[in-house]
Amino acid sequence: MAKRKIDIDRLFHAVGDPTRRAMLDRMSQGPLSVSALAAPLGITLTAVAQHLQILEECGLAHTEKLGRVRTCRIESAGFDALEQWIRNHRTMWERKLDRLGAFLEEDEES
Amino acid sequence: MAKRKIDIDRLFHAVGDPTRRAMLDRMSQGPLSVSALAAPLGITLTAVAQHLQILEECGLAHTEKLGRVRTCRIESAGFDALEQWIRNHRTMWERKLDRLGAFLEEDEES
DNA sequence: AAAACACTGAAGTATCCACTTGACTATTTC
DNA sequence: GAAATAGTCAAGTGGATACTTCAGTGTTTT
Repeated sequence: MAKRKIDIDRLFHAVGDPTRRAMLDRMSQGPLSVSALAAPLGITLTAVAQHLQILEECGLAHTEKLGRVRTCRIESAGFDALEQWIRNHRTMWERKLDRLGAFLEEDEES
Repeated sequence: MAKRKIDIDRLFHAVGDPTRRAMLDRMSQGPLSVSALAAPLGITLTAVAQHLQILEECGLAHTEKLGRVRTCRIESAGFDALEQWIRNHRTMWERKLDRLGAFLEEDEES
């Protein structure tokens, strides 16, 4: 339970950063090397590597090193968890609205 | 276009904070006053008010002051935009996977 | 009218985190 | 084997931001 909370915490923090979202953007077009990923971002390789680690830690990306080049691709697990959270909150809230609606209708009838 | 980007930026930044997510949690159970919202968080009223402003600015919450009490409720717009972003990225990525699958199948046949 | 209540605003602090530099390792290419 | 390439590690810096305090405003209650 505590672990799950830490995960969702990391996840939202991860997508909260515009640079990391830009990286996800590019990765969703297909796998890339770290340098290719860094090229259009205007920041150092080191910075990109740091972002990558964050994305990996919360299941938004997966990387693999082969020879001297590390290939980066997007991963579904993180996106699943994000969508789940949003869905949960929306449905909770909509259910409440439905109940309110029902209550108001009842009220009108009486 | 620039405006939309700023919005999604603010949105993800907003839900990136655990305190704000806790606030959304409680609000999704029904409308609350600022003090009621603050009570279980162990932070000052001021801090909660600051978080509220952020949530309002990106369409995740809506507040209204009546007399001396401000009532806070969750709002759908923000959640819609978040889900949209996730959906877009997932589908982009899945399409790519499909194409890869098709390519691999072709390759096997030849 | 006084006291209690529910916030609001301005200003400061302290922590976090994105990013840098510079030195290093491991793999290719020539 | 020297040079170029692709990435890694450790440590430091600057700026953002979550939070605080404290002094106010407007609204109920008594």
